[in-house]
Parts: sequence; structure tokens; C-alpha cells
Amino acid sequence: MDQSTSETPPPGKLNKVSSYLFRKLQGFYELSDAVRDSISEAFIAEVSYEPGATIQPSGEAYRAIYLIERGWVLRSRYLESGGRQIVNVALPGDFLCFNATLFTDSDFDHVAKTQVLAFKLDAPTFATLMAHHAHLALALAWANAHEEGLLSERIVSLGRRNARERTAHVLCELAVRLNILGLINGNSLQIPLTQADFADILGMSLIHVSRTFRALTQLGLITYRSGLVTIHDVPRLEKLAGFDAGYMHFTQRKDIFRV
Amino acid sequence: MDQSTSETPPPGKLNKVSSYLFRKLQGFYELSDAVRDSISEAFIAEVSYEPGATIQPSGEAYRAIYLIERGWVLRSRYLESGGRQIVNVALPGDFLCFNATLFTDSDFDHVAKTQVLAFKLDAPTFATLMAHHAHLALALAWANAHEEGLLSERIVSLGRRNARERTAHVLCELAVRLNILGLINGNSLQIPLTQADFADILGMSLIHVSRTFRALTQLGLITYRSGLVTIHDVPRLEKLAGFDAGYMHFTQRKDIFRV
DNA sequence: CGTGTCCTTGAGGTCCCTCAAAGGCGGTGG
DNA sequence: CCACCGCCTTTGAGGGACCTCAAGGACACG
Repeated sequence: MDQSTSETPPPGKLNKVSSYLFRKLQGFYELSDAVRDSISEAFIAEVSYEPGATIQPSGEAYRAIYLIERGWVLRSRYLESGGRQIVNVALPGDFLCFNATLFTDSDFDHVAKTQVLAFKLDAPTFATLMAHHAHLALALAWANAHEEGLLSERIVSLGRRNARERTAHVLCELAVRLNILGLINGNSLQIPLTQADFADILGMSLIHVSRTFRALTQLGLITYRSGLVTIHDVPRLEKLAGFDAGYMHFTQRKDIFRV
Repeated sequence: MDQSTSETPPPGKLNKVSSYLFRKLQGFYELSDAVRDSISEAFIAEVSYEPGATIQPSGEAYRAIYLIERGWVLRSRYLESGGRQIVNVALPGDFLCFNATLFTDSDFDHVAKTQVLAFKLDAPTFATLMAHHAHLALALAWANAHEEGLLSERIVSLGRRNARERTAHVLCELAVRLNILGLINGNSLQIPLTQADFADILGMSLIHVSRTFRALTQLGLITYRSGLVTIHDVPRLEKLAGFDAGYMHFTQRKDIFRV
């Protein structure tokens, strides 16, 4: 096995699927224990990756589904021109390669940005579980819809917001996501992304990202240090970005499923 | 009721849910009849909309789920600046407001671009059906994943492709989607979008869309006439766009669900 | 103290934007 | 049948946002 990857033998049953997934779901759904138990049944192993390790290459067969416990993962595509577009950023509590239940091959690279700890789940088992456990299906449907919301909003950003707005928007988004996971203190965000990463998220050049961070800094909105972004004025940053956290649906609840 | 909308009383049971959904699913899934029957149970009415009618406004409560039978629907967001970003284009066989099973309010406007005929489905009933009929859940999971693929690829386009590539890409995508629905003959696409619509899909200005179409025309790749796009050289257009239809997953099949 | 990674700064260029106006083209009505 | 109108598209001119190329600075690490 690749040196940058390690896999520990399964501890019998996964009795400690992290709470991160359920923090995301908390405003929407409460059957944590039932979902946790279901997920446990598909558990294969805990896996860990070093920074830079490819968890799932694009164009290759899916290996499993992963639930991130610790660390950041980037889902991206490289173009022939050499450019890269990062489609989304996966945080603890997010699933990776969820489409492994449906498709054979991945369209995107999934690369660990930090050291990553994840729960590796057997896709066929997971699919079967979803078909038979409505509460699990519901939780996953929410997670999917949440992610689709992120993608839609990113499209709006890339299409119709300028560099400052886009940059401000992604910072607001990360702040809310990290906050709901409890991975934040105060207004300082530990973000393990380089400005080159931001460039490939925001569809900009690395150099213009640098200038944009500087501009936001001089407006008194943020300070940027490698790995640490501090937001000094949340309302103004959100106003500049045209940010409204509603699209992530962390709180909006609807009890129409009869599980 | 709004003049631009009409609703016909339910014909007892929906015995003719269109084949469009199943054409999309054909490469992946074959239980058409079972799925059709399930959907029928949530059927409320056939609804039709005139061009320009709002099927579901953003920020308002979802009214129902819709399955498009005829016509084009644009899902979009208006920004404070007055700009509009079209997030996706819904065609026959596509679901609208699928998140009505999960969330209360819509994040986007859903506007009929042409005259639209759709099947209106009761969201709570639909949710319950999905929880109890695995084949329906599977079909919908595929449809969701398909749409997420479209969104991801749009992000790549907006972030890292230039005007020509982006424009070519969306034309290639529409050609494949219309083709699989059987809504195409030869290389001529009946596309009821104005150049202003293309601009809001592609994150460009109307004027630059016009110039870009002209450039593609002069390269001998397409001809553009209001409502009708003809692709003269599919391979070259796809090459220019960096287009690979794989991301739509029309053919990739995986039988790991035990339904 | 060298080396690698990341960030910053400058200069020049280009892609795409905005503003302004004119040219099809189908529909409608006299 | 022509005039008119509204919608859409095209063209031109000028400007600005962002890009590329190039090089230097800051910082961590061995």
C-alpha cells in the first residue's frame, strides 16, 4: 500500500462514527443513533491519508464511500490546459464518493489537503442499507441536497460575482460550515488552503487572489495569514458577498417523511 | 389562479407518465413500470404554464414536485445588482423542486421558458413512496446524481474555461441531453433560449455571447439562428470545449442495489 | 545558511465588460 | 401590402477587471 495511506483493522464494529455528520444534520434531523448504527454496518476500516495523498483518482473505479472524520479533502478536475478547478471542499462529517453506490468511475480527483482520517464504508452494503433503512436514506438525502446547494451557489458566484464578492462569499461559507461543526473559535478560521487553492476554487489566478485578499484586508474586513483567516467584520463581509446562509439549509426543517 | 397557469383535474390515476424520464434512465435502470406506478400514486394534476410563467418563486414555500413532460424550465437566481445567474436548464423528464421533500422554501426561481406541461406531484406522498419503494428511490438517486454532475461540470466551465470553450461546452451538453430524449433530428437543436439566456447560463454579457457565437460560426463549427442551433462539426466542437459526456452518466451502469 | 514553498509587487496585455446605436425579423393592424 | 412596433441580435468604441510574465520577499525547515 502507498506509504501515504494507512488502514487500521476494523474494531469489530464502528461504535464511534463521529458526531460531525450529526452536527450538520442537527437542525434538520435527530435520529443520530439509528443512523450511526446503520452506517456502522457498512464500516470497513479507519483510513488515514497524508497531505497530498489521492484518496480517489478521477477516471478510475470507485473504491469505497468515505465519511471524513478529520481533515480537509478537495474534489477537483484538471483540464488539458493544465488548469485545475476545485469543485468543492469536503470537511469532517462530509461523505466522499457517495456516487459509488450508483456509478463505477469517479469524475473527479479527491485529494487530501491536510492529514485526513476517514471511515471507509463498503458501497454495496451502504446501498442496501439505504434501501432498507429509511432514516439513513433521509439523512443522506439531506446531505446530498446540502451539497447540491453548495454547488448551485458556487455557480452563482462564478457566474455573476466579481473577485472580491466571490472571495468574501467563500470565506463566509467556510465560516458557517466550520462553525456548525464546532471547528472554530471566535472569528479566526483555520483554513489549510494556499492562495493557489483559493484561486482554483474561485476560478481566478493566484496573483489576483493575493491582491483580492489584500483589498479585503485594507477594507478592514479580514486578515489573511497562511492557514489562518480572521474575519473582523462579519456583517460587512456578508453584505459585500451577498451572502445568505439559507442555501446550506442547516436549520430549515421539514417533517414530512414518515420514517 | 394566474392566467398563465392551468390545471386539469386528475384523470384518476396517472397512467401515462411520460417516457422521457425513462429515456434518461435507460442506460442505468430498467424498472420503468414499477417506477411509473409509484410516481402515479403521488400524482395530483397535469399543469401547464405559458412562457415566462413562474412555476416556483425563490424564497417562497415549495408547492409541489413537478415532472416535466414538455417544454423548458430555467432555474435561476437574481442578485441585488440586478444580474441573473441561471443555475440549470430543466428539460422533459427532469424533476423540479425535488427538494420539496426536504426543505420548506426554494432557493431559486423556476420559470417556464416555453409553454410547459408538467405532472404535479404531492411532495409528502412522494417522500413516503421513496421511503417504501426502493426502486423509486434508486431512480431518483440516479436523477439527483445526474444533476449534480451537471452542476459540477458547470462549475468547471465557469471557473476555468473561456468564453468560446464555455459556449461550445453548453451546446455539446444540450445536444447530448436532447438526443437521449429523442428531441433532436440530425445536428440541429431547437433551443428556445435567447442570447441573453445563454449569457446568464454562461456568466457572460449578452454582447459577448453574440460575438462568441459569431466566432464559432466563423470557425465553421455551428450556425446560430434564434431558436435553432446547428452543429456542423461535432468532434471539433467537443474538442474545443474539452467536452466528455461521461459526467452525465447516461450509460454507466452499476447493479449493486439489491432492490 | 541554503532551499523550497508560499506570498507579494510591478508592468504590460487581453479578454470581456459597459455604453451606445443600428440592423433584422416576425407580428399586428390599418 | 406597407408601416410600425417590439424583441432580439449585431457592431463599434472605449474602459476595466483580471491575466500572464517576471522577480523579489518572507518564512519554515533541515
